[in-house]
Amino acid sequence: MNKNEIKTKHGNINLPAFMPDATYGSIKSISFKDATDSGVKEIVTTTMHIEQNIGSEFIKDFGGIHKFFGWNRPILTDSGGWQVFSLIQRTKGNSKNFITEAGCSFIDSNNGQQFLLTPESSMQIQFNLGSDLMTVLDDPILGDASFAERKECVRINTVWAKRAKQKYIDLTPTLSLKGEGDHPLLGSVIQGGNDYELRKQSANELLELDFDIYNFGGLPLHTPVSWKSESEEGFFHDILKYVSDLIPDNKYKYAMGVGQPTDIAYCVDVGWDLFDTVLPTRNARHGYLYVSEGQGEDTKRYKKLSHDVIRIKKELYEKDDRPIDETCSCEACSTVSRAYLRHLIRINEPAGFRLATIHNLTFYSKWMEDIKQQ
RNA sequence: CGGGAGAUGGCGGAGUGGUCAAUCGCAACCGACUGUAAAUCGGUAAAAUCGGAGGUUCAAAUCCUUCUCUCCCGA
Repeated sequence: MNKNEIKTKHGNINLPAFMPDATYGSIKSISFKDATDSGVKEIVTTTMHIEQNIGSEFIKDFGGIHKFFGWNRPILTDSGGWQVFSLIQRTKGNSKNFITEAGCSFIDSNNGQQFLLTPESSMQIQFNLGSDLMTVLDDPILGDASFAERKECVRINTVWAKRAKQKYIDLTPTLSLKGEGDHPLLGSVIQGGNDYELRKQSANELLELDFDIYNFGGLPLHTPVSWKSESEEGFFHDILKYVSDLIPDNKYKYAMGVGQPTDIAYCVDVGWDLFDTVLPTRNARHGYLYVSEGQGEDTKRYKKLSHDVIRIKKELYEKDDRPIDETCSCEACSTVSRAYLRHLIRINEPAGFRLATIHNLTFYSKWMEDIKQQ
C-alpha cells in the first residue's frame, strides 16, 4: 500500500488531498470545468441530498454519479449521517426527526414523507451512485453534549458501522479477489465529542471492524458553546493529533470538515490524508478570500507556511485596481480588479461568486502543493 | 375643470389623540462562517420635531381649516 496515493476506478488521489464539497451535486456557483481549472482533482458529494432531490435509483439507471455530473475523477460520498444530524439540531422539538438504533428517521422536506435512513440503505444509495470512496452512516454528536449522550452515540455509531460494513461486503462480491482500485473504499467515522476516552473507545471499536479509511467526525458547529469558545485552537489541534495517533499508519485518515488552510497544514503534520470543507467556497461567496502573505489583511501561519486574508467587501477595496492576489494566475486574478470583484459580490452577482470561488479553490490547490513541499 | 388618494430618516414603509423625538426593512460600516437550512447570520453607527401655515385639545405624526406638491380616475 502506497500511502502517497489512493487508487480508484476514476484515477488516483494524490495525498494529502483537499476535496471541495459538491453538496447538492454542484460545487456552488462554479462548473466542474471551473473546478478542474482551479486545480480540483476530487470532490465530495452528499448521498442524502442526491437521494432526496434526484434519487439514487435514477442515477444508477442514468449510468452513475460520475456520468451524471460529467466528472470522471474520484468522488467521495458522505453517508447522510451529518445531514440528518444537522436537520435534527435545527428542528429540535419536532418529534418526527429522531435517531434510534434502527437508523435516522426524519421528515423529507421535499414531500413531507417520513424517511428512514439506515446504515444499510445509506450503503445501498452509495453503491447506486457508484461512489469511489464511501462513508458508513454515522451518529454525530457535538463536542459539548452531555457525557451520557456522547457515550450512547458512540455505541450506536459502532453498531451502525458494523451493519454498514456487512452491507458493503454483501454488495461487493469481488472484494476478496481484487485489490484497491477495483472496488470502492469504505470509511467509518470516529465520534466521541471532546472526550479523549470516548474518542479512543470509538476508534478501537471501529478498528476491530477493519475499514479502509478512518474519519474524524463531529467537528462541532452551530452551537452556542463550541470547542472553539471553550478552549483555544490548542484543543482542536490536540484532539486531532490524539485521534490520528489512534489510527494505524496503513489506514487512510480523513479529517471531515477541516478546515482553515493552517489547520489543514497542521493536520497533515499529524497524519491526516484527506480533507473537505465548505470554507473556501462559502467564504468566497461571502467575500472572504485567501491570498499570499503580504497581499492582504491578517496573516495566518503554520510553521513555514503562511497566507493572508482579504475581506473584499470592505470599503478599503473600493478603488483597489490590483488583482486579488498578484502571485495568482487564476481566472479571477488575471481578469478582474479587486474593486470590480468587490462590486460584483456586494450586489450578490453570481459572476462575482464564481470568480471568488475559483480564486479560493485555486488557493487551496496551491496550498496543498505547498504542504507537500514541506 | 370635477372626483379620489397621498406627502414620515438616503430609499421603502409602519404608526389614525397620550405608552412616538417615532416600529421595521433596504442601503452603509464591521464581524462570523469549518462532513453547506448559508448569495447566510450577527453586530455597529448614522439619519425624520412626521410637506408649509393656522386651529381644536391638558396632550396631535394622528382631528379641523387652508396652502403647496405628487399620483389615479373622469371630462
